[in-house]
Amino acid sequence: MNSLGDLRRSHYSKEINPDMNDEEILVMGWTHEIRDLGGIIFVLLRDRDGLVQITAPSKKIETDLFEKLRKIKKESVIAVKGKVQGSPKAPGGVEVIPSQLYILNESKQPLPLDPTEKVRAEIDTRLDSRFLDLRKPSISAIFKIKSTMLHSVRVFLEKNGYLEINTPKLVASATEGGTELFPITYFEREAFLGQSPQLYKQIMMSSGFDRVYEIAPIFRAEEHDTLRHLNEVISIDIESSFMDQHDVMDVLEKLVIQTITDVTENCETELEVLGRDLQVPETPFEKIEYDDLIDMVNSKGVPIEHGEDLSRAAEKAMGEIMDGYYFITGWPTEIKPFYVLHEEETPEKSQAFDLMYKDLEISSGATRVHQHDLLVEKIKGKGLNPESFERYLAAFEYGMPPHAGWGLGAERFNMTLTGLNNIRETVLFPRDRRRLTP
RNA sequence: GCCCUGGUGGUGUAGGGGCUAUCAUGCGGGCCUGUCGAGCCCGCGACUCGGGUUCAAUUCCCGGCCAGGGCGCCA
Repeated sequence: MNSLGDLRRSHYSKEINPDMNDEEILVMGWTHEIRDLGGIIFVLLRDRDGLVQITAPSKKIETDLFEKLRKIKKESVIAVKGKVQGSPKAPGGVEVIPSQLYILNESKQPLPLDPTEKVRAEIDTRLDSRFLDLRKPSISAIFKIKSTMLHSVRVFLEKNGYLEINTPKLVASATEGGTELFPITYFEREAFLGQSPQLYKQIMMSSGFDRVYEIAPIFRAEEHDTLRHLNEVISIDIESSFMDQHDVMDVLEKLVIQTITDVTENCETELEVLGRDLQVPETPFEKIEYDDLIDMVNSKGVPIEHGEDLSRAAEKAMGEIMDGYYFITGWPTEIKPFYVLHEEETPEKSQAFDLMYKDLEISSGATRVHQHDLLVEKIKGKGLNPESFERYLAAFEYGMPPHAGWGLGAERFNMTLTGLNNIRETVLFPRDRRRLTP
């Protein structure tokens, strides 16, 4: 069939129930499985929300239709018109007796992987044929949860006075330091893909927007090859004026709780498909001082010295000690970026924090430096050139309020909700060291 | 980038210096009126690439590419 014509879906699979007995309906979707028993054919039609059984007893339907049904290829797109029949023998207690079958698009055979999941496929195979992989209920569940998660985050932040903003991903400068950037050609100049909206959301504080958030991709050109890193991820970023680290930690904690609550309430089926028993954690989240963390990690037999960032071994040691979400506070100023404010009394200690889930860092944030001269000094202290930050620094010379903020990795947050251990699972089309397609 | 392991039908696997290369799933055909991982019968389909050793390499050795795991890198 080249065109849909008048055909329109009347119901999704999950909307069909035994109370609709004898009702004429039209379902659309993919042929998940066909079981041809000779005198009766069962076709499992799958749509976004699940499966519905099309039952065709030879005696009850026309021969042409019967023959057409037995020849459908798996994963073809079909529309079926028929009558609902409640039946205790049918899965879900309900089935459809077909009167019309429309093959909207036939699928090639054999399939590059098995959407019924009788034979598992490796992630590499799955990502190559991601469109098919995503037809599996256990895979689409991840993205339904991600959708709910992002919606929940937006609703929460809007309710708390945050305005959604968009900042450029094409940036001029590679001078923020730290991570490697992807260079690109910008007409006659070199430019880069943004590693973080950090400097822009701070400029917005000087603009008087008070509270802003952005949910957008960030790019990191690191050659990392782990289950927790990708080269393109979605960052959930906030920045808040007239707040310090404690205030924004509180926002973050409430956001995490609200999101988990929403996911447990709205994604029951998806969590079940994933075998995930998600519980709303108790609050407040434990706060561990960096100084104490050093002792905790050392006590596990993992060497770490004061002033060091956490090695993977150190993170794992913490993962063994801690269960669920917790903050790490009081990081050494030395290992934090220039825009992080230090404690007044003890300048070697910063007002920066990380939010961890077991052994996984999911967010980091801080009270920011809001005084121009101090910021210049800090930039110099990191061996960077203040001249490259001219436009950023200008925002600090004409009334920059004290402010704080954080960035939360959307995929890593999703991993904590779904219980997945490979970040690739949480991105539709992941970008890693080797993969640039599809 | 480093270390370890691996690459066998479309998919997931077993195996292994010479024999028709194992199994499951799938695909094609046939039988079957209640399947729900349907069942039964017949058939189809594979040793990552390059070089080396050898009478003989899918198997052993070296290298490439790719993958899995671990680490590093990741303001």
